[in-house]
Amino acid sequence: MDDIVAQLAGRGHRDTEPRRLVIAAAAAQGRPFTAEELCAALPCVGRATVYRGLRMLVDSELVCRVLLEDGEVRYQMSYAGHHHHLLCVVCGLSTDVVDCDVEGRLKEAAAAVGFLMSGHRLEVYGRCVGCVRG
Amino acid sequence: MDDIVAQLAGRGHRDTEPRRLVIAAAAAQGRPFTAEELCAALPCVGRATVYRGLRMLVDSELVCRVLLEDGEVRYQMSYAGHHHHLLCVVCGLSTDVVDCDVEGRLKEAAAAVGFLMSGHRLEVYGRCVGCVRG
DNA sequence: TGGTAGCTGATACGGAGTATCATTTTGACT
DNA sequence: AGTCAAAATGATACTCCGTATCAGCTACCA
Repeated sequence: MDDIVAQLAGRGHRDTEPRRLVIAAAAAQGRPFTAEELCAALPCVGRATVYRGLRMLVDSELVCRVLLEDGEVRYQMSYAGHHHHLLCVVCGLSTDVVDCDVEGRLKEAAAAVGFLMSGHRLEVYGRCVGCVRG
Repeated sequence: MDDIVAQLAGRGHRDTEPRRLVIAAAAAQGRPFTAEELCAALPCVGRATVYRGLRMLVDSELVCRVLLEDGEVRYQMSYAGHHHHLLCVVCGLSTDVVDCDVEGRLKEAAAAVGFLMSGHRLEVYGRCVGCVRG
């Protein structure tokens, strides 16, 4: 937590009570959450403040947007860098996948048609260990 | 066009004037478009009708949702089946990539952590041939 | 201990898409 | 052709997610 606050301070963001509450609530979520869920979890923090805090965390790559199969957007505390998500369609759990070995393949495939790839977004859907067993 | 109408008829959708206008307008777009752009292009068709027609086309996999790098959602007439997009961040052009050779790799990588993959979504961003040349 | 830049939260606003519903149209069946 | 139920239309109102506004408050540095 203090790490995060320090990191935000490095970007000129102040250490405030409501902001810490937002960060703590985001970190407390076990799976991808919506902004409104965060608001509900923090009735004593203004909605605008929750959204601002969330945006700040996204901008700082401490939280990332997770895209569900139906297009719904959720958020999750995540690895700060390029990664993908294994999203369980049963329980909603998200697991980060840090080593992205599709990068090279994609670049090649894109280059083959003259496309200069600069980035990509990948979400993987399926069933997590627990839900496959259960 | 008649193909599309016939395909929709197979799903119990009728052949109407406004619907044909929506389909024609969608097909006329050279690059991913927003629903509102379609509405603007069809001032004599009701907004609700445009949205309904668009949704119908998406459900029938004749149009697919394209996700821009900043999260914006656009639509495009597209290959009806699994495919990905090469999205040019300069001119906005989208090119379908039909042969998805990452499928196998992803499945393997997911299985390695006990995740049973059922689907995935991939968007590739960069510069198209024309925009690389400048 | 100021001063100021940044923050807060209530509220209003904006864009994207959907629900409602009275009216109209379609297409299948006489 | 004529009938009719099911489907479609379009004006409007609504929901949802997120952002802008702005007066008052607060953290942080000199």
